[in-house]
Amino acid sequence: MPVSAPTHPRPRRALGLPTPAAERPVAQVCVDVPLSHLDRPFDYLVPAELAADAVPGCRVRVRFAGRQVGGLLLARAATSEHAGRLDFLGRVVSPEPVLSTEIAALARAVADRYAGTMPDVLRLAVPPRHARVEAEPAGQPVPPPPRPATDGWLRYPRGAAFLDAVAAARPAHAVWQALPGEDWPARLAEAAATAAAAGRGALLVLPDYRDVERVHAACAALLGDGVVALTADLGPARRYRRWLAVRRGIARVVVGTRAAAFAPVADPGLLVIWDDGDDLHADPRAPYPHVREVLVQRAHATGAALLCAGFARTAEAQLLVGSGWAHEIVAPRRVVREAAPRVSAIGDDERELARDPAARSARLPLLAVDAARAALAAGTPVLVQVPRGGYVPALACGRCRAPARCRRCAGPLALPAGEPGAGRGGGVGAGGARAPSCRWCGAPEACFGCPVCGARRLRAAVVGSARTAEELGRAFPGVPVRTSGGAADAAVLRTVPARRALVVCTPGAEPVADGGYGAALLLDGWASLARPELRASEETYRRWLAAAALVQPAAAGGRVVVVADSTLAPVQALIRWDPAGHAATELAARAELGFPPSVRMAAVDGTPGAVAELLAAARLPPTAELLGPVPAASGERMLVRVPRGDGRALAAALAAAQAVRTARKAPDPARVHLDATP
DNA sequence: GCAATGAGCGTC
DNA sequence: ACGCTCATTGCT
Repeated sequence: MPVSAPTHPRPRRALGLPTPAAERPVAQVCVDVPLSHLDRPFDYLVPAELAADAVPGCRVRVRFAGRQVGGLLLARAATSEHAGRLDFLGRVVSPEPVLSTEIAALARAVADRYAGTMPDVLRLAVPPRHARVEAEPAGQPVPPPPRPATDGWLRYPRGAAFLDAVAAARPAHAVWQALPGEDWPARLAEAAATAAAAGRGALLVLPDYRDVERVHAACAALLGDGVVALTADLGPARRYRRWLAVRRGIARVVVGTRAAAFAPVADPGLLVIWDDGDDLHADPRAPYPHVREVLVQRAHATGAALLCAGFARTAEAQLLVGSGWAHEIVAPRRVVREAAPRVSAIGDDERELARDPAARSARLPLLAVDAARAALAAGTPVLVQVPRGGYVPALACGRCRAPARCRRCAGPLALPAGEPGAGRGGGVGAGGARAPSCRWCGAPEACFGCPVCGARRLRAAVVGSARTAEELGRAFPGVPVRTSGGAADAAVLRTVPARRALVVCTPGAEPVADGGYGAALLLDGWASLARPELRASEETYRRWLAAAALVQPAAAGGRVVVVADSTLAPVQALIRWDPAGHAATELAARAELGFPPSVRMAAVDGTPGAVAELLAAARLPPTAELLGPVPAASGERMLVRVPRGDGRALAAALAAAQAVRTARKAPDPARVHLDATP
């Protein structure tokens, strides 16, 4: 017969309390709890036996409101301000000082800027521990390399001056627009090696893994083992091993994706963000920090140089230039013209379909077919940029499932993007369904009639880039067709050889061609420009530039055909290859509308009650304007707008209001997202 | 009137 | 998931 075990009362605290450490017995700990009103250091006593291990920056466990919670030891102090009794540290998880004072201050500053909490930021900044990796012997610091040759920067008048500033450890700030065809990974590697040669660290943050690979290879050529790649897709062990090598000062140069913006590079001399318009640089988890803002903050705090680089220029980067905080590094017009391909636009009314039946079946404008044929005849590959699959669902006949075609150009019909998506609530109103329109020429289709069976109903059909590839293949018999990106499982190509081929890709998945493409056809313009988001124009232009920059210069025959109305601003900017001009126009337009970055804007999301309660608790700056509510995925959304100068006050007010709600144990959360674009 | 029990709350 | 406070209950 089973006998229930006697329940042992938990052994009381071992007889007698531990003695506090003799030196600096107080540990200031950032405890890992998600509540806003507890987002401050808490003091604990360091037991004498942990005195040596409890170093600033180490991981600890402490008792907090009864529970055991993790925390990071921020500092040791002689005394505490706390009036009550202090508990003792539970244990030191490891004496490895994973949080430097620089990154602790950065996490605090980023949390404050975004009305978030420090533990939330630290979860992004400090990777999970891997005990076995931590126990491995540390390597040897890699000695500084010689200062590299930087001839590649001579095409940019201010380029050499910037690198000199990096070499001399001056806090220069620059916004760089790379020339079309530029070997930008090599240029960034030279900049990083310049910082390393000066005995300082460098940090380069890129949108995705593919870019990290390229830049890492370029850096390794100059720095050998002194550079590590930090990406999220490494397993926990490899990720922690490389991160520790950085923290321990073994590797001085880091190339990585967005979380690497917090990499604890020792004595950073140069911080770089490439292609800051790519939304992969925006972290999707609270408090939603953006790499550019993290690096700007870090440059401020450390005196590191900052380089915001890309083919395109964002409105935010334009503001850095316009405010005088950053210099621009751009090539003279003459050099730009020499490097750029010839760009032509085919608008709605000027298009003329190819005559011969094969090309006609691909439903391509004559101009595009001609450009592609010429490039293929010259033995060069042709890049075809098509809309991301699923991003704009194509349409088919509701009865016979034949693809729905544009009556004007026979391109695929699609619904404008957006809705009923999560998060991007954006444009309400407009009432009812939007009319479908052609994905290639943009013509709206008011009343569809199926040419095959006569039905008038439409249904969604998934047409990926594979389908486009097939259609294009028929128009160019005998030409190999390759695809890159598109469906989730579609492979993304890194490079293609310098041979005749059609390379169909979705935006962001453009392979680099050896020697450059002979031509690029940009077919995604209508789908992309028609999106309701504020950034649609900037985003479309950024994608076009990314593709067009891979094409040979006009003098070598390089051509770009963009299917969009030539009067549109981004089309004009592409033809003139003028990213700075486009950014200035874009920034002016945002100022006119009262949108970021001309103002600071915060979005507050949640149930109507939660949103109202948060805003009621917030002591907003008197300049604050409330906009909304608009429906959002999780209830509704309000926008709060203030002049740029009141941005800090806005964030502080919203953080304080969050603290009021978490202290009150309000049941429904309200999410605060600074710099959200409406 | 007072001890025993339970729910709620702060959190070092 | 602890230990404190304060309210409620139950008994003298």
